[in-house]
Formats: sequence, structure tokens, C-alpha cells
Amino acid sequence: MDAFCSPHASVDPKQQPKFIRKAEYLLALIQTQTNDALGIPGINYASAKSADSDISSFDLQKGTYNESGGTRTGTYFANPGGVFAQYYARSLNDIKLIGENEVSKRDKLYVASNGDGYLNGKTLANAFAASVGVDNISLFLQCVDAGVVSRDQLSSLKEGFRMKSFTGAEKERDLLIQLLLQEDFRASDEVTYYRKNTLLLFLEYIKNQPGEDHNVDFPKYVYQQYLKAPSEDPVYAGWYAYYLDDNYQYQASILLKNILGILNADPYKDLWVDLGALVHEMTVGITDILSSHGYSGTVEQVCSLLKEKELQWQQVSGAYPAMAEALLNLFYQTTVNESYFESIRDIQARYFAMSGMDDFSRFIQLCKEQAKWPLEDFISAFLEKQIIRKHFRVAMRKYHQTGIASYKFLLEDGYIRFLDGVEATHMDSRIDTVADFLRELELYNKDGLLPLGEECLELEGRL
DNA sequence: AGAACTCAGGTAAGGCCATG
DNA sequence: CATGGCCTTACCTGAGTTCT
Repeated sequence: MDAFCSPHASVDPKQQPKFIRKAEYLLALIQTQTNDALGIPGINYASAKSADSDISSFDLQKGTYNESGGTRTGTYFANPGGVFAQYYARSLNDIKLIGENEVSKRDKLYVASNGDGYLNGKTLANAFAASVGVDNISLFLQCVDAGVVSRDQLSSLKEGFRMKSFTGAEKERDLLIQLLLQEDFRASDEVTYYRKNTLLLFLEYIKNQPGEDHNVDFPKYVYQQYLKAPSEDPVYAGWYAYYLDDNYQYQASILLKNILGILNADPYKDLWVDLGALVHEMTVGITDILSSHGYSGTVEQVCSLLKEKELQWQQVSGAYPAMAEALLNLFYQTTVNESYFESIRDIQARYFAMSGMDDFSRFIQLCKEQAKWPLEDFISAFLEKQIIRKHFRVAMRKYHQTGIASYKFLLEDGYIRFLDGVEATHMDSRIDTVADFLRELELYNKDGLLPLGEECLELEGRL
């Protein structure tokens, strides 16, 4: 952005995506010269071009816009604004590295931010420029301007644009660490450090898992810590609530997936099925399995049975065992976390209010309200209202808004009919991405915390 | 109401690795 | 070496939200 804005400050913002796309494509071409190009956007397209020995120099215009001027097909990346607009711009704006200058009502120009108390984009851009080197920067910009790059030029550019290492770029690395640990950009008057505290919590997690597989679930770790010592800290509490909610969404998706599986198999395949009868049949199938494991009676009674013993996990196959296990998991989590109900609800209201998602605190509330219900009544009502009708309601709302149908089944006049399949997958906190970033910054490695990581914890009084 | 925007999960290709 | 299942990576679709 800094390179684009300084010499081109008065340029029509419509030109900016063209600059961005050429620069991104050029960067991908440069990475084809290295043998460590994993994670570089557009690398497949760039590699294919690079492998074509008939090409002696690369046309950046051709790689970024197809013959009809579109970007969707035949270019390095489909999104018109490039990787920058699709993945990075919103986040960079949130952390104040870039801003948007409104040129006209419709057109905005991305600019590197300049001052205002946060680490700003210009400072970081300058450190990056120093890491890459003046000669490489000017050659890079020269190629983008000319719209063409030769194999020789790519080969000399690869020395400067090393995407995976901060060796020789310590200033830039230290600024990035500073960036991660600075105050959150404020949406309100309250000063917060949720990002910093999450990152420090992650480093503590690494520190406390010496020699273990660092891909072990971070949210689960925080959840377990919270159960040992409940904390008012919104970062602890937030990840605790996140974990519970994630689990709820996962178990609910297992229920939906299996309902769809039952609908899509004999004897219901391609038929309209009486919803009430179907729900009854599924409930019988599930409660038979639960009672064979000793879980029966009222909701209250099942929950207190779970209080007695640790939930035993087994490999299960078949729709009803999977559904029974999913429901048992939710009852178990309810039992374990019930005493924190008020604080979970408070966390949801304060920090996740915008998500608009069904959350686990509602499930706990259902269990409280329907504590005296027989288990089969609770399960029937839950499957019908919270799983089946819930999906239909959401799909219908989307259809009203957009005209795009996403129904997995049809529901009419008390009858249900399968339409399409869906798989149960984990929601994901994307903590892996955070982990990669902290590792690249040399805060830790596979053996554990590194001196820089120790230093971060020490500076923040976490040792 | 419809366009525009944002992002998370889906998908497929390709690499890795165990097995025989 | 061949086979095939599993995992990771690169890219894109389309769900859901917000703007006009």
C-alpha cells in the first residue's frame, strides 16, 4: 500500500486493484524460484507458468486479467481485489495498519495508516522495505509498472523477498511482535487487550505442554483450566464459552447429519415422511440405547447420573448410537458447567452478542426449564424444534433475503422429505494460523518456548 | 429489495506413509 | 515397487450480514 500510495497518491482508486493483483502475482512468481513456496497464494498458477519453458518473460497483465477483462477464470486468483481484498484488508483495517481514504462516495483507496497511537502501517512498511532492500523494492515496483518480468529478474528478486524467515529482518519481526501485543483497537471507550492476552495464554499453553503435541486443542486447554479455577478474566472466560459453544454446534451437527442420513435411506428415501412419526421413531431408537447404558428417567435424573461418573467415550457406529452419544455429551456438559450458567450467559451477551448463533447457554436453560420432563419428551422436542425446524427456519430466512435455497429437506404440512446431504464438521477457532504466526516470529518452536517467547511472558508479568 | 461484502467450510490435487 | 488411505494445501463457493 505504501509503495502504491506514495508515487500514485492521486491515482484513480479503480487502478489500485490492478496494482495489487500484479504485485501479488509477481510475488507468487518470485516464490516459484524457491523450494519453499507453501502457503503462497497463486502459487499453483505461477508454478504452471514458470514450468512452461517457452515463456522467457512473464506478462503480469495476462496473469491477472483474462481476455474479457474478468478475474474469475484463467488468472492467478479469482477475487477481483486479489488476496488482499478477499483475506487481508478487513483485518488490516481492524488493527489500524491500513485505512481507507474515501475518494468519492463509491470509491475508496486503501492507504497505509500513519500515526494515532498504534503501530502504524507506514512504520511497518518501512521496516519491511529495509528487510527486502532498496534495490529489490525498486526492481519489484519497476516490474509491476512495466507489467512484465524476466526469469533473470525473478531470480534476483528471490534474495530479497524471503517470505518464511525473519533472519536479517529482526527490526520488522520485533515490530510485528509489538503489533500483536499492543492495545486492541477500540470499538468502545473501554481499553482492552483481548488479542494480547489470548496470545500470551497460547504461549503459556505451549509452556505448560512441554514435549507434547502442540496441535492439542487450545480452546480445550483453556476450558479445562477454567474448570479448575474459574476466572473473571474475559479472555479465559471467552475461550471457555467458545469451547462449550463449539462443542454444542458440533454435537448439534451430528444430530442433523444423522437425521438426514435416516431420511435418505430406506424406507424413507424419496418419500414424504410424517414428521411426528419420524421424530417418535428416532426418539425410541435413541432412548433405547441410552437406557441400555443406564440412562433413563427425567432430564434431571439423567444429569445427576452423569455427575457420578466421568463420561466414557466409545467408538460408536450407526445413527442412533451416534445421536445418543451426542445428546449424552450435551447433558454431560450441562451437568459439569451448570454452576457457571450465569457467567456463560453473561459472556455470550457481552462478547458474542453479534454472532446470532444458537448457544450452549440456551441448552442449559432448556434443561433447567424441562428438568422434570421424561427424557424421551425432552429429546423429541429438542430434535423437532432445535434441530429440524431450526434448520428450516434459517434456510427459509435466507431464501427470503436472497432467493438462494439451502434447504437440506422440505417441510410441508407436517411432512418432511430429504433434499441434499451435509457432513458434520468441527467449527474451528483457526488457532493453528495464530500458532504458525507465533512460531515464524520465533516465539516458540517444536521443542517449546524460545527466549523471545519467555521474554514476552516476563515483560507482561506472566512468569 | 437487491447489491455488495466478508469469511468459513468445502473440494480436489498432490504428497506422505504404511502395507504387502 | 504398487496400492490405497490419510492428511495438508491452495483455491473458491455460497451462507449470512450489512449497506444502499
